[in-house]
Amino acid sequence: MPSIQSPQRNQLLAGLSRQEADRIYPHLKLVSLPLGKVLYEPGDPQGSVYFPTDCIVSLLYVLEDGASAEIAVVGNEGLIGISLFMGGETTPSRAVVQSAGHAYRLLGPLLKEEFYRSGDMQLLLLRYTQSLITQMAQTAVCNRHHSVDQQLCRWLLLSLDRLEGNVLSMTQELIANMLGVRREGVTEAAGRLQKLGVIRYSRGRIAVLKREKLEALCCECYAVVKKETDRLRTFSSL
Amino acid sequence: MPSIQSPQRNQLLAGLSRQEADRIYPHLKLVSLPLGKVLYEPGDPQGSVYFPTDCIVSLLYVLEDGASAEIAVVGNEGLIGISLFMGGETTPSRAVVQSAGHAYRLLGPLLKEEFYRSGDMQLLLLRYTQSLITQMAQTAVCNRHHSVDQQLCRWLLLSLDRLEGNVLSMTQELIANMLGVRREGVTEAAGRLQKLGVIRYSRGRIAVLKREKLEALCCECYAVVKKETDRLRTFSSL
DNA sequence: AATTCTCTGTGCGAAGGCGTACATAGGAGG
DNA sequence: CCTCCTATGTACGCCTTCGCACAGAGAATT
Repeated sequence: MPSIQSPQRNQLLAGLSRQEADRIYPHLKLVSLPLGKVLYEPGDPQGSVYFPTDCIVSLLYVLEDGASAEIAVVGNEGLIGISLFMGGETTPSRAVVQSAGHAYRLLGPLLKEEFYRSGDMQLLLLRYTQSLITQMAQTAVCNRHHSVDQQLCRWLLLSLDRLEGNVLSMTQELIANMLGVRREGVTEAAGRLQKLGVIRYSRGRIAVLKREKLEALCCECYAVVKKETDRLRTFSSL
Repeated sequence: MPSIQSPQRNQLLAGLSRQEADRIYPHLKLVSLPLGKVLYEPGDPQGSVYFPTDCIVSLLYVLEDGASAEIAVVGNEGLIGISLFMGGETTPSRAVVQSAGHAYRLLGPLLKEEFYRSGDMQLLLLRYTQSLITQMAQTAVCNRHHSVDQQLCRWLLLSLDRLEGNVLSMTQELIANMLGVRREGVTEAAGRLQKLGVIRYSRGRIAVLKREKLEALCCECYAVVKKETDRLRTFSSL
């Protein structure tokens, strides 16, 4: 669990040129992010960005009546705080740590300075932002058309891709908040998956036993996002 | 209806500096966009971008089984084809003209060249992209939590903001495709709105009579997006 | 060992949306 | 005028999800 940390464990930081890395790495600060930690609230000026290494962060939207829904999920393939370089400085959503771990923090001004050098960093960040857009779009469609069962599968797979091992630490209550459904709905869907032998869980520990089956039960949304994310990550820089 | 066209009618083009406008405007080509025209299909290399002046374009996602859902809507406040400067070149969604009108087309390489000069154009485009992200996120949440009635209100308001006058040319069938619901659901919701005297429609013509009431009936999603879009548009460029 | 708290399972009725089928109504064209 | 086509209105049963209530079961605390 307390594996060795290095900026290279974040795919964006790992993708920088030698020169950029030399400029940026000295300013990175490793931070430990516990479950539930809020990186920013809606409207907060985002002073820093976070590059996850082994944690997962949810971008969550909370409605006036308290209902919530996950917009997107970010792991070591991305960063938290895109509104800094996108120019808006804030966003209407909230960023919450969904799986504890670590991230490298970089102060906003330093990120912006590097971004506006228009080098690899800019290309990487913009392309990552596009993959985030894809994920959000797919979430919208999935919310509209697919069942809780399917969405649970999608969510498990997205989380699994961002963790080592096959175990998620997550109560059904929290998953329900992410998906924006009732806790009981998650209980029932998870019960069905367990009956099929796809997962096994108890009190906040979910072990995925048959990943292939999970993918088969899932709607197309997971595959679409995964494929597009991979494409954008490995896209040759022109 | 056939009002005078000018690049200035698009808010992004209007926001360029004198110097940038001098470089870009000569390369703009005015095109007429009929209802239903597809600007790009999922995966299409996007050779050009479109700056709408008096048309509305929907970003639509179509599932394998044919079901669809609107991700976002673009009028003269934005442009179609962000994946060009975001670096992905393609997206998994489709862009369809939802309300006929005009747009200025700009070839991809020219847009990229201007974008990578890191001037006003870049700031404007990135900030617009962030407002698009906000809209997509809100759509996801709205799909999850709000009724068809509320979503219809949201959709009408979003469209109204991007048109002159108070009349939409749109069959209930098309609206249903955008919202990703049944046509009958739209019929019923629209019937209720009509009974309240908020709208009046017949055979593809929807007249909004009481906009304030429409806003009152709508979920918070419209206001959130509107406010954020305005904020990002008028944000001083640092 | 007893108690308390958290997490999970289950069982209702209610509501919204879906799929289907069919009925009406306004326009266009012969 | 009549016909055809498209757009809209209505009805009905079904299914999913919701909201609520409560029961068990595991873990932590005392």
